Amino acid sequence: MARRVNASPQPSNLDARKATILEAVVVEHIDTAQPVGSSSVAANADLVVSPATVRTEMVVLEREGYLAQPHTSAGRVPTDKGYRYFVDHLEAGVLGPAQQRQIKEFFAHVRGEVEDVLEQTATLLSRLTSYTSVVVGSGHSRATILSVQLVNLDAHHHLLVAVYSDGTVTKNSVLVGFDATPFDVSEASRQLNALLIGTTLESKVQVPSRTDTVAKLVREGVSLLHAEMPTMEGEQVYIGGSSRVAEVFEGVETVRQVLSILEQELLVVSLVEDILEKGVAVAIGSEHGFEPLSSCAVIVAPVSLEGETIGAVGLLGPTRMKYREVMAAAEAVSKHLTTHFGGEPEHA
Amino acid sequence: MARRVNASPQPSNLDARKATILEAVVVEHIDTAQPVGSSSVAANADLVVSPATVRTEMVVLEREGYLAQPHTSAGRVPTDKGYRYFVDHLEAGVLGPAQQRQIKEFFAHVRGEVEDVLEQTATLLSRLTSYTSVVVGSGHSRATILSVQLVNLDAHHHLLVAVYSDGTVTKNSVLVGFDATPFDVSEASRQLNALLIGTTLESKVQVPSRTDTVAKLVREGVSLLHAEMPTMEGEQVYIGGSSRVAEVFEGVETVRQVLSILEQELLVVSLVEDILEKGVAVAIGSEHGFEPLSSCAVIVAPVSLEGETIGAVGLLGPTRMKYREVMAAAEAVSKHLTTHFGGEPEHA
DNA sequence: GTTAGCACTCGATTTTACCGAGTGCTAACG
DNA sequence: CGTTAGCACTCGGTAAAATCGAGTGCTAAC
Repeated sequence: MARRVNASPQPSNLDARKATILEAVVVEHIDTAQPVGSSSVAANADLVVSPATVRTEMVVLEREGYLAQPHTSAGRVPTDKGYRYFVDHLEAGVLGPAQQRQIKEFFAHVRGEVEDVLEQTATLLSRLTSYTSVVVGSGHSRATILSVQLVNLDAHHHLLVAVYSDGTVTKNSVLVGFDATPFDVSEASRQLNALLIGTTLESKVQVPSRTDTVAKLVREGVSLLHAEMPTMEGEQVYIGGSSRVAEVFEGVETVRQVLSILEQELLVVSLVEDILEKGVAVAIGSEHGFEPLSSCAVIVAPVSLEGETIGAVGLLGPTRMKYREVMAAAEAVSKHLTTHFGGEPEHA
Repeated sequence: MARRVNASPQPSNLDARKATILEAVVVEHIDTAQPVGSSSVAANADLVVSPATVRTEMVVLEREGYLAQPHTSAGRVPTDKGYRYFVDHLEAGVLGPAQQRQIKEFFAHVRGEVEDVLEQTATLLSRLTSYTSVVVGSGHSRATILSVQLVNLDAHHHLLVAVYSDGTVTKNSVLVGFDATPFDVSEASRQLNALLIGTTLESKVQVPSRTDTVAKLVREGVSLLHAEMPTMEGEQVYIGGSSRVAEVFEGVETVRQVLSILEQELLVVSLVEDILEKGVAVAIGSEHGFEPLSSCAVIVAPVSLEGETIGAVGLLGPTRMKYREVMAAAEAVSKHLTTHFGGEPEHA
């Protein structure tokens, strides 16, 4: 769901020629990573003006904040605002046939648990785009519980295993300060099942208020499961091609910072969710609030199931990334993921 | 279990003075990252010789392969062999009090599943040492099965959830081409339990040869579980502080290569296991066979439970890493992990 | 065997010069 | 009036030259 405006919106008032010039600068700078001069812009086929004219226009574009000059006698470089304009006016890109094939091939062959599919998807996306990818799977707050089981490990130590309708499984250690017989455990297990099957983690359940061993176990179990809810737990984050960070960003310090962000899964999740919430598909530079990522652009596409957003795929690169291709890739993969999880029951 | 030889072994014949010089070079180069000259070595307190003498000795050390000269008029730099000698003759380091406290604190407070503990341990190690850490948890080939459960997801789609005595839980999708009633599923679940509880993945079990629905489900389940065995699956890899790679190695290309290795979990596991198998605690430069890691040193310490190696902690840095501190940290953490999993039943 | 003395090497740093891409301005042009 | 050719000017990047100095190897004396 990229915010793509083809008619001109409120403040983005650029006449056709300025727009063309801006676009040319962006395209060339993305390609060469160098400041772009007036003459190479003027060489652009769609433009039949002299460099001098381009220059006067560029002065305006600079004053309006779309372009910047690294130093007096250099060409122009797009600002975040410039990239934003470019992206907003980008007509949908088409994937190369090779990439389309790669995606098709991938989804035709992936097997296994959701987690595995998501992890491999991250790798796919990274290979597809040459950027670092992020795949987020939402928690199962909406999924219903299919089965709960309490397994005895040793005297005071049990394991609570829950299976959800979305195919995920969780486990929690149950550590209690009292002895429980195998019978107690299996009885508690039975009661937990009776109590929880069919509920979601959001539903309220009535726990027994008795004080016997079994009741205590049941209470402990229920509270453990529900305790998991408010935290981000259940969110899964998979990162693909983190080594790309090193080739795509220049400057060790930037690389370090980006890597360091990627290490913090919670941060990544909230970043992706923020962007999705704003209804934007791409956040450029400082648009997302993350200082250390101010030289990055993040492209996000949601993965949904029956209208619900159940996850997202994202790509992270420098602000001068290949938006068209990457957005196309993100969109294609997210669509495939959606049908993959939607078409077949839960997972393949 | 570092290979530490204090008496001189076979080929490492260095008289006391050469040893001191070599050590001084290593120490200083680790500290400064610069080639070390004869005069700064001679300034070393334990050495009462002139730079000229040091120089003649260094010529020998160079001929024997312990030192190298980046170019004619520069100081000396240790070779892998030089580092090896240094490490082999290193007396056990002691951890700083601050670090000891950090470790104590950590293990006093960690809670949660094995997986969580291992993941957090990776972060701890990285913070402790400023290098990238690797924590490997072995698979559960030796653990006995405590419970197996088949849960129905939809018509042809079930989930096989197994709980092992080491507290791990696995799940496998079971996709069958025939209808199974809820009764079939729970009956199959019951039979799987009867069949598998108490066995390990290495044990052989007799599967029913009947052709009814239940028997088919049972066979499918058993084979799925056992299929998991030969692969590395069940091995868990946690990497801590991957952003350290960017600050610890110089040269974007090296950073990229190392990151790219770390992305491939299977590679990391086999690297760590290789090193452990050789009974070595540290692999320097090209000692481990990995070309792309030839500028790295890897320090590994096993985590064991009742004599069995159940995992390992590792640290990865440049060959000029702070061996003494890092080895001490690795050893301390691995010991703590060992008692953490050993002392308390399985996990805390 | 050790060391002071010394000529020599050679990478790193600094200096200087220079080039040229690109600019802004101005004046002419249609 | 918008457009453009012409031109002086800026300034980062690159290359060549000069310089520095840490460190070496060798030799001769202790």
